[in-house]
Amino acid sequence: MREPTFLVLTALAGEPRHGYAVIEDVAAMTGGRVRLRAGTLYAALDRLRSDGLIEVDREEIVQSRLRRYYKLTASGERSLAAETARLRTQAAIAEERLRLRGITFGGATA
Amino acid sequence: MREPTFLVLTALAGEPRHGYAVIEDVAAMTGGRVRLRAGTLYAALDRLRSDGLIEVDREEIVQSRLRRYYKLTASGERSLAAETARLRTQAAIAEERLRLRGITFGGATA
DNA sequence: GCCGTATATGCCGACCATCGGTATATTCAT
DNA sequence: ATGAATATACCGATGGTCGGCATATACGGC
Repeated sequence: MREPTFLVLTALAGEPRHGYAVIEDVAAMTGGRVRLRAGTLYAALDRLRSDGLIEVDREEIVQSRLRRYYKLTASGERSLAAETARLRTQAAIAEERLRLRGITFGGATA
Repeated sequence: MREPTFLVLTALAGEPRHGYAVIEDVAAMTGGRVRLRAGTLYAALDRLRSDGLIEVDREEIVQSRLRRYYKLTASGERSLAAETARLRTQAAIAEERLRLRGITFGGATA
């Protein structure tokens, strides 16, 4: 799973969100580092939906604009949990090796 | 940075390794989940070298076979440290959100 | 009244890291 | 002698992401 995909799932793990809200949440989560392009986002949303990791929660019309809300499925929740565990483990291994080289880890920024 | 690239850097963070040893270390690190293909590895090695993140440490001939050892540069060390911090932070955010949904994290496997 | 920005979804072509297969060559086990 | 392991390297295909564009409404500043 690539980073943008992981971030989209993480955004939806918080609460059901519509596309634009996902872009904003991802930007907030990463301190502005990752600004998802519309192309990336909607392609990812379509792909995740056809893979059964997310599904449409509801649709709303706000100020005559459509808002399509997505939410994680049980399968998506499991995938995100597995991916998160993987990330943690890999980070821990790299961190340990860097520590042996004399690199110290303080606060981490996204 | 994609996962295979991160794993290659992590492998070299342990000690200078030649290509085949990187493949083995990555497989060991991930519990056999990631088995780097030759194409992926040598392309990554070339790319990381031209980006200045790794460099050739030494070359040896063992049983009439060439072994080209690579090692991290100072720049590669910094990149890996930054990437590791990023992974940690993102994993922590996802974990917290999953926890709020009632998902508990026990031991993590790579 | 007009322009730029923000909100909101969506399509499309290009890029490039990775994948999977192939080639080459030696050593070791069956 | 056949296959697996060791070891490096090239090549075409795949596919997720990037960047740009289109469409449409609302809001703030000038």
